[in-house]
Amino acid sequence: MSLGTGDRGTGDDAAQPLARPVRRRGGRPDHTKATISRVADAAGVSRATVSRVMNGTATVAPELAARVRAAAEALNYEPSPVARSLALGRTSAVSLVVPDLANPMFQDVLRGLSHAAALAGHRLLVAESNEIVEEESILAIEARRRSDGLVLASPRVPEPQLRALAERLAPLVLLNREIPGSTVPSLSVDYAAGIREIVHHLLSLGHRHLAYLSGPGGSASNRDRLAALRIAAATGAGFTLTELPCGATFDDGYAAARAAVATGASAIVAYNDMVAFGALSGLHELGVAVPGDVSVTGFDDIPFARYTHPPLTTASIPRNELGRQAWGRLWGLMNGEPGGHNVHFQPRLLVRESTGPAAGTRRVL
Amino acid sequence: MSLGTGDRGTGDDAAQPLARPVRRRGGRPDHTKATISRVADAAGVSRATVSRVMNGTATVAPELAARVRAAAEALNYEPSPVARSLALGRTSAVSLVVPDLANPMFQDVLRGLSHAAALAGHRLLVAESNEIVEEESILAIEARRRSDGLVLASPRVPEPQLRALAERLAPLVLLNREIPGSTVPSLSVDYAAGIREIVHHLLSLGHRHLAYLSGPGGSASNRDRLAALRIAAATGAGFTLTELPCGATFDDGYAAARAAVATGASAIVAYNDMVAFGALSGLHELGVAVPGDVSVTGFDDIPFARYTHPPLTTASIPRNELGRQAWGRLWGLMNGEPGGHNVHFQPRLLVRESTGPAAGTRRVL
DNA sequence: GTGAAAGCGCTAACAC
DNA sequence: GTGTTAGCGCTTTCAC
Repeated sequence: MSLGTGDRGTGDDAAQPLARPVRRRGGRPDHTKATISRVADAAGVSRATVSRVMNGTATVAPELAARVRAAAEALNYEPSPVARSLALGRTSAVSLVVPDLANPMFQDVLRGLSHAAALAGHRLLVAESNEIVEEESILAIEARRRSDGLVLASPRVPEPQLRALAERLAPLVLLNREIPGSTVPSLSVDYAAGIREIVHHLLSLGHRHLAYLSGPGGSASNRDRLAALRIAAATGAGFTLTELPCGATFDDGYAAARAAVATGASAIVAYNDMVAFGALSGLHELGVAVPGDVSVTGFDDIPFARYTHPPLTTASIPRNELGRQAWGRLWGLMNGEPGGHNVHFQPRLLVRESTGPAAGTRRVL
Repeated sequence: MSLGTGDRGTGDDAAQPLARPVRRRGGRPDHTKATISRVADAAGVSRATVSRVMNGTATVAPELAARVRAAAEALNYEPSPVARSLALGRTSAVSLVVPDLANPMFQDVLRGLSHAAALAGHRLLVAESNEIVEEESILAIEARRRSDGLVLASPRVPEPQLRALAERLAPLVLLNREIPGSTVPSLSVDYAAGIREIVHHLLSLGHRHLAYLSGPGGSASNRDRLAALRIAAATGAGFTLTELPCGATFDDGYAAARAAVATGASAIVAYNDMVAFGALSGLHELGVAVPGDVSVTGFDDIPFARYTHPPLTTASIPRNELGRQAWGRLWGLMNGEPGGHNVHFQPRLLVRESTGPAAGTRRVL
């Protein structure tokens, strides 16, 4: 057996003259790298036996096994994941495609997913679409091909495309997006419910006029929040809603503070925590007391929310948990389980000190 | 030619009776998936031609190329990255191994690296060691095997092991860690320089007694900062240093505020921004004015540093840039370039409003 | 310009 | 229990 060179194709011996020089075809030559063949040669066994030892499959005579292990050790042999993947038809990796890695939401999802996948011996491939819709599909397909399953977070692709895409991507788990009538599992945050909680809280404090500092135009979650507010306002809950275009950053909130006060609203509902912080800061400079003069709420419960002055009343969302559960679903799909029911994570209202009774109102109850 | 079934090994026909039933070996059966063979069959060309068309290699007769493309389109064909990787000996992916994905530092590095790699058509594999030293080596080796290069961030492994590991991991780029005398490129943050800047700033404000709120025991970066402080203090810079054990979180800083004040120091140097925030909060409650009674500095310039009350004087570090440059180095190595010189990123002092003249001191100049 | 076939490193069905 | 060998899906040399 030729030393160290791949020794397959011996079945051709009958058809091909043995004199035919052994040449390496395809791929670049690599000199000394430890392969299963080398280990097999070194241990004086077949590749199959090495494979069996490395994987603990079947039983190998203790003596042989020891020899194999020794050879592997000596050569610093580590099976090639790529070759295994090809042979096995699975990669032991999953992918995550997100629109924006700078978003704390996705960072936490990444963390939760990575951790959960690692516990199950799987690696994580990440791809960022940078909010570019065309990129998204391409990336998703490619990432999926490199792995055994995909978690697609807040995809921006229009529904028809997404629907078509979903087939090619299975096993697939969707985050913050659903495909009506499809079996693709989806985990999302129920932003509307969070808003309702906030509104309820504010109403119970006697507030009857709310100003909403609206998020970025394209944001789906802003749409959800806004819709929930409008419905609540229109539904006879008994409050007036003033919408103020704002944004998603501290500076946006800061800049909107004056206008918010000018609405005469007794409570400001910010698109997210950052906006709320900005507003808090702006209000402070304007000499408006929080929550004495006006109450402020955020959304997300980012780590800093509890450290502002005053600490921010906000709605927390289980970002990490989203990643963790995404893994659970994906793993299920990968093992042939059905998609199961979609879930809507309910934000939890965290009442801190940025909200209080409406001015001139004695708290009911 | 059998329709759709792999058609290789026909060279065996001479040796094997044709009657031998075609059976699939190895791997699980997959039914209808688009492979290069299927496309070749559909287009009535060889696999080689399909490959050439898909890769734009060599020139293929326009007519054939069109047929191939049509077939590929019709079958929704997408070449298998795994198979390509095996054949080409490269994966078009790189890996990042970090101790802790919850750390903003590593999140930003991840972001920078992912982005830069993506621009060059490479994917990113992430692995988290969870600060477990043994995991680190294993993870690194495995991650490296799945990709073409590795970025190892702040590895915790002892140097001898790291040195040995480095060979097996090449191409490798180290972050915040160097291997003396080795050619493995390393990019790090010069924490000591940041501290020196802070000290210099404080001294120029007339502070002569600094209290250091020390970071976690095991932290290498805390070691660097502390060492820099001690050297400065011992070096005749003319100030007294009091070290206070603290930690890395807001709560740690908060809890340490009283003790810090008790030292009589006119300035508090916090291990990082979070600790500084906590201290700020604690001082506020104690009725200590910042910077009127005591000055406070942070380290890191996390996004919130500019939004505290007062805005925090701190040292900013180019976290994103670290990831971006890591890609640059890695890419260089992957293309046979030498490692190049290590670089120490110098933190930049950001003077904001949490520092001011020492009490009873008129600012010089 | 195009096809045949070897090879990338590994797994697993089969035969002994 | 162990070796032989086909096959995973692709690339690339070589010959035509």
